[in-house]
Amino acid sequence: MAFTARSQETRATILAAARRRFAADGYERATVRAIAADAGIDPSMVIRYYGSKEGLFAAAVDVDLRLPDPAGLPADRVGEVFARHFLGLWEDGESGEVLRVLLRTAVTNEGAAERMRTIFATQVARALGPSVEDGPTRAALVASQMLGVALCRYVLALPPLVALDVETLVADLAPTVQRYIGAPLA
Amino acid sequence: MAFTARSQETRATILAAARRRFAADGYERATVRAIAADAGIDPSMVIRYYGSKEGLFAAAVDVDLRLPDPAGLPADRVGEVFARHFLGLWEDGESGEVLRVLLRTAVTNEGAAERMRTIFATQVARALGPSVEDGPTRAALVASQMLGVALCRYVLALPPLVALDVETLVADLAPTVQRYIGAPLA
DNA sequence: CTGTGATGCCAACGGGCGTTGGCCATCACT
DNA sequence: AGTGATGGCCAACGCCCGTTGGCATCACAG
Repeated sequence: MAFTARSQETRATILAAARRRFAADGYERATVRAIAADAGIDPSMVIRYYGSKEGLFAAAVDVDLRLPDPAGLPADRVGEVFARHFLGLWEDGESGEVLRVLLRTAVTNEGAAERMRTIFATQVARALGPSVEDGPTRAALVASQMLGVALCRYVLALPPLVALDVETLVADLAPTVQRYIGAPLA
Repeated sequence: MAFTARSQETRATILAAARRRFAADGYERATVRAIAADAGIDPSMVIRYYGSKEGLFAAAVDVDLRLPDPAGLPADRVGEVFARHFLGLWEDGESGEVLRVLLRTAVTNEGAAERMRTIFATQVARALGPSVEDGPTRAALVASQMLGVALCRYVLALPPLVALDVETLVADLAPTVQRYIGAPLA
């Protein structure tokens, strides 16, 4: 049950392979056997280290959006900064992989959906600040736009969205986010 | 190989059960056996009538967005009309179910992703009209927002979005869609 | 009334899955 | 040098999957 340097290394190898497979195939189609093969070890080791496929998944999905604090920003720039930050997360190798895992899985797995719900509800709503009126609604609208782009660009790979470079996309999305954060709602 | 009235009836029963299961569980977790059980017939009949699980899926997913022609609308109302139309599709029992199937599956299945890509690329882009500058990009931006809401409201069930009634949501989304359709892009 | 084809069920197949238990190698520590 | 724990693999289990072939049954055309 103890952990040596050697075991920690293969644990990490397994986790990296799991993230890649989960991100690429989704929870159901990613098999323990394939993950183990990618990691170059035996499937039984995966179970030994993580207890079960679900345990492995839980370990593979651990995400912190690290949203910036809007208090320190010019009020009319918050939308732009948020849009850029979200896209940056998805563009980044490691956190992008985790987010892909989460999105792919949340769509067919209630547990992952619940995790996604709390992540966006708490982290985004908190970032907007507790003082804001209609905070949860605004956070959800922001989430709908940012998850929508993520879905279309990184999962469905809609060509026109894939073709845009990040800064152009930021410029197109920023006003939307800005409006959801600040403008009066219906 | 011929078709009688009786067989057409069970074919339809199977298809309805398949749509329900696919919509609820996604492609991988919806089993032919479960669909057959829901339809009250033998799993082998499903294969007999639709050839394979994939064939059944293809038959279950046949969607026409029926997008309105913006030519006959006041230019400053197009965003609102589109937003309402999309939400209406998702709120509708039958087409909503089909769209849920498509979204749930497209996230982990390349074939369904391709279908979704063509649907949104062609149908939305065509609705915007061929004359519009940056048509595909605008269509993709609209898709990103509308699929994002669909994801958050109908699949992930983010509470603040579920709580909003349709017309409020339309009012919140309309300016976004309007801007993606008409305003100058970055 | 008879026979022929479609309709449906049953049982089974081969294969892949997650998971388990047992066995060998290795390495740290006395 | 000996010994025990730990790392790793192998083989197998039980389960559920999609799919197939064969047999009963029913409807209806002659």
